[in-house]
Amino acid sequence: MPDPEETFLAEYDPAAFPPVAVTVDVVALTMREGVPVALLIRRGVPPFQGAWALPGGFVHADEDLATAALRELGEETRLPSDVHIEQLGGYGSPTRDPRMRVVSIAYLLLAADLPDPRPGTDAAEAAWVPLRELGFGTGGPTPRPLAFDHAAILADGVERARSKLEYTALATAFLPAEFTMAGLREVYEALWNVPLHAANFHRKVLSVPGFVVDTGRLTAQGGGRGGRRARLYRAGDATSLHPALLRPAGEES
Amino acid sequence: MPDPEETFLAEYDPAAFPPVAVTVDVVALTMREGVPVALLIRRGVPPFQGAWALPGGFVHADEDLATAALRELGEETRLPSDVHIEQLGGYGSPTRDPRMRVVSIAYLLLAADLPDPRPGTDAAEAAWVPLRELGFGTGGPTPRPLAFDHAAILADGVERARSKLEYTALATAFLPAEFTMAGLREVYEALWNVPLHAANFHRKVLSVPGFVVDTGRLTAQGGGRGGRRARLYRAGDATSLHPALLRPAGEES
DNA sequence: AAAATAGTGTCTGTGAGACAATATCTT
DNA sequence: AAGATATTGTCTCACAGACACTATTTT
Repeated sequence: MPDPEETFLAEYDPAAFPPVAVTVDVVALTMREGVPVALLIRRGVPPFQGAWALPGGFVHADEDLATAALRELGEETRLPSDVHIEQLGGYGSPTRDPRMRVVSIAYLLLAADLPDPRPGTDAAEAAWVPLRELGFGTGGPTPRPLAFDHAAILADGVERARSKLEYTALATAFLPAEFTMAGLREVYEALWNVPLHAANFHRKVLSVPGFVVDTGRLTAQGGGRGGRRARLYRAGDATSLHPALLRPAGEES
Repeated sequence: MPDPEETFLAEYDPAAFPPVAVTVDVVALTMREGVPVALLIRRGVPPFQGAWALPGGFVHADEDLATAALRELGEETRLPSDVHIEQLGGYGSPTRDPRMRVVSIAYLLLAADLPDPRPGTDAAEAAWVPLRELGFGTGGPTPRPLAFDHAAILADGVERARSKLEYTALATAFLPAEFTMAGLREVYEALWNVPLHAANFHRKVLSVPGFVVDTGRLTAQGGGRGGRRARLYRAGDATSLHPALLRPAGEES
């Protein structure tokens, strides 16, 4: 057995390991005009120049992974103070990047009302793209191909968001600080792609302790096409929902 | 804007990125003598020499991440053909490894009746350690500290397994091909650390389509302390459970 | 007034949990 | 026979979904 200290030094040599780079990629979702959208950029540099891709980039030295994800996304859009961010996982197929071995840690970010994006470094264009145009939701055009394995990462992110709506209070992350029951229901309907029974949804949400808190105030105006003024709620303390709001058993898309 | 090809070549240079290594770490869980156990190794080399840690190691060039996880675990124990493996996520705090920047992709592995482990490379010892001794479950001694951030990874793995028991057929991954209802219930009780009502559990499991399949045969002998012979089941086709088997609402540990 | 949206009441079917009872098995 | 385990029966409560109805606002 070699001297431990010697082994330590041998392992400390960075060149002893296969060259690999670590990146972060971000699935950023928000609601715009009632439809769920994802932030995509059009790549301005090879590889996949001209293709659409998730925002992301290389992790800096001594930088936390989640910090890197927020930094990269901040290059494309102005982030509000309260965003939800969680890790999706690591993507490390040896062939996912033609340049070299790149392991990417993907993050899911949810926020309300993000502004129009600006193209950051290496990006020719940046845009909020409705999920419907990306192959999620019913119908819609044939989804555009994405660079690298970003289509799989995006699919994982959307599915994560969809399933966490069931058992966590995550839906409020899509909404501004104060929202109506109809607004909350729209998030569920748009992401799950199913119509929900308004009356039952209303009662079910109120039955979950800590999901929403009644502000006591009402919207200034009724609906655009008539209708009663709606009560305003804000997010409650609960992070997990008991009982859960399960997706209807039937089919989706 | 520089020539695209030139940029491509510049980005292709591995030395342009901060040196970083990618490892895999494995939370391997199984049931031994009715108690859930995790595989730990005692490190034979610095850093953290002598400390207990999760099995794992550096990802080889051109090797898939999950493949690396199985290879590293195969150094410590003989893996059967049918194991469940899923990714837990990436762990990349800049300070998690004192040697250099190391991003680790953690995997959760579940299997039935794994044999006694053998210490692999760099390991002084390898052992199945009851989760109870690692701070999970009620009571138990003060858990031993683990190397790196492995305590957090282990906790994430255990919690993942616990919560996936609720809505997936994952519990069967802990059991041999044929098992009894009591064996299945033991998995739930041991991991959730709660007593379950045997009669209700029985009926609930059978009510979930595709969870288990009746083989028509019975155990050779009744229970060690008397009792009727139990029916043998095998895992069904279902991967997700409808309806789910929810954890009792009360407290656990 | 008519239409649209918000919110409440009520009924029914399903499933979870409690408890009881029956069926086998070992000692 | 006694005790232990397996399995089935039954009752009750909570909740999801369906439907009907009331309340309030815009056009």
